[in-house]
Amino acid sequence: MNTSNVLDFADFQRRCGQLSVRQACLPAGIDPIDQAELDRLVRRRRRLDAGQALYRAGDAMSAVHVARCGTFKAVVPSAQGEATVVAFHLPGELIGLDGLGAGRHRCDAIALEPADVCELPYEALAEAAARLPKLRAQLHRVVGLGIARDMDHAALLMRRLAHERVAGFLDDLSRRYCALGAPPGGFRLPMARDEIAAYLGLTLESVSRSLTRLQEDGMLYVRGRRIEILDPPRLAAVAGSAA
Amino acid sequence: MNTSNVLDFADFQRRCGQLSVRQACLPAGIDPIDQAELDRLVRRRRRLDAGQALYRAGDAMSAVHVARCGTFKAVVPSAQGEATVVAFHLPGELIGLDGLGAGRHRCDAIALEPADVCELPYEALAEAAARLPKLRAQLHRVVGLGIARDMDHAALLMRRLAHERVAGFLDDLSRRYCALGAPPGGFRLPMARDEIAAYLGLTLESVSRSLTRLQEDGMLYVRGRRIEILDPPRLAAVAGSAA
DNA sequence: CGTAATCTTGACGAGGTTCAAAGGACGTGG
DNA sequence: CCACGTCCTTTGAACCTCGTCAAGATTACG
Repeated sequence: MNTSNVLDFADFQRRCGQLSVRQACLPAGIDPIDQAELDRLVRRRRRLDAGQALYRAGDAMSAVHVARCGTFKAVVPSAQGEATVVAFHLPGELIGLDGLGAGRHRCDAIALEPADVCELPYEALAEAAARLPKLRAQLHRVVGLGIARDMDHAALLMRRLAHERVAGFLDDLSRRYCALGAPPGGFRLPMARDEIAAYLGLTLESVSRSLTRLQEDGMLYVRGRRIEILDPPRLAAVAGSAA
Repeated sequence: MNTSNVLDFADFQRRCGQLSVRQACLPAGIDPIDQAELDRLVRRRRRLDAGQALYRAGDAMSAVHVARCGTFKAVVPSAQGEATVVAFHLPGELIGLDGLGAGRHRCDAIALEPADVCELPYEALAEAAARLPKLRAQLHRVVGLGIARDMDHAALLMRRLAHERVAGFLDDLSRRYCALGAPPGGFRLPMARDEIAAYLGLTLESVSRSLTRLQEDGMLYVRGRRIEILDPPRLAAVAGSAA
């Protein structure tokens, strides 16, 4: 297996290199004039190492972030030490909307890999959105998609067997990687088993067993963090309904 | 038991009668000038019977709704008939944000009681929000709170025992009723056991058993849909952590 | 190359679902 | 106003999935 973390990161950088902010930050459909406006908003780029926090719960929400490369997890820190992962953010996806309500973040955003992040100052973004209807619509769309994703996540957690949750998780991840322009069929998980477990409401053992089972059923090939999806329709079927 | 459905509804109407749109629709903190603007946006009021749908999954999201009275459930209709409830909307809470992403609703909104709903045309609202910074901030806040609620819901579903989920559900409901100005300590559940179960990722039997257990432990009084919370701190403790 | 972290696999037990039936609440019609 | 039927809720018992505890295999990294 010669697909190490470092190689993957280099791959990300190569792919990210040709992405302007407009493509990376707010997927498709923005007016060219608005794009220039949006590009001007980007305050700075931050580089983060794996494990570093982009922000912590309680921090004031002064900006919205978008990773150009690197994956993030959004973690609600529990008093009892048992943290729950409420979201994974792939490159190009908006990070930090969880602070909208109170003006303070409700969860930690932690990089799973070395990451490169752009910062969009919140007030400036809101002001720009007020002036530019297209941008506003786009922002609403992105926020709405985030809400929809949370709903799907909640639905995935309920009334679903362990292997169905894992199937749903992989199906979702796979689609998001495709949307990012990654080659379909296979990818490398940026997160550990226990982080998947914390996201799906399971234990790491159950996640591991589910992966093994899905592999035995012939729809996956699993080796460590490397995932090959051999039968996407069947995976989606297991994810979507009682199978 | 003289607190029938009809009486409860009358009670709601009485309380709603003195609420202007500004209070009912977007909790506190809007500029008086903006309030007038907001009041003008309200297109019409719809009356719905129990079980009637305000909208269905797939409908175009042309407006955002707020119930003046009556409770709603947001249901993601599953292909397999096993629908999951992703949210309950009490009077005064925003309904219909689930369509933001695709412009189409992702779930059914169904009245649990006879309901009275105001409609805020989406485009007009967005346009007004663009012009009025205070209203905009308020809208963002409401949306953010909705996102936060979904996160809490997701967290509640994971890694929590049945009676802890039920405790969390009742604690949340109780607080929301208080925020609405209802008398603290007790209320009548507008939804059936199986709807609670679909919301918490349990079966109706488990919900029933959990209620019985919480009652036996002395922190609740349960009789059918009537709930009296005898020991709020302990209920919150059970809800919040591993107890 | 060796150590530490991550992942897999096994056995057992607790909590939840399923299947089944009885007990109440509510609304309708007499 | 009471009786009846339907729906909702509660309770019981057996089965099953998943969590827990514990060891072993694999991978990652200095």
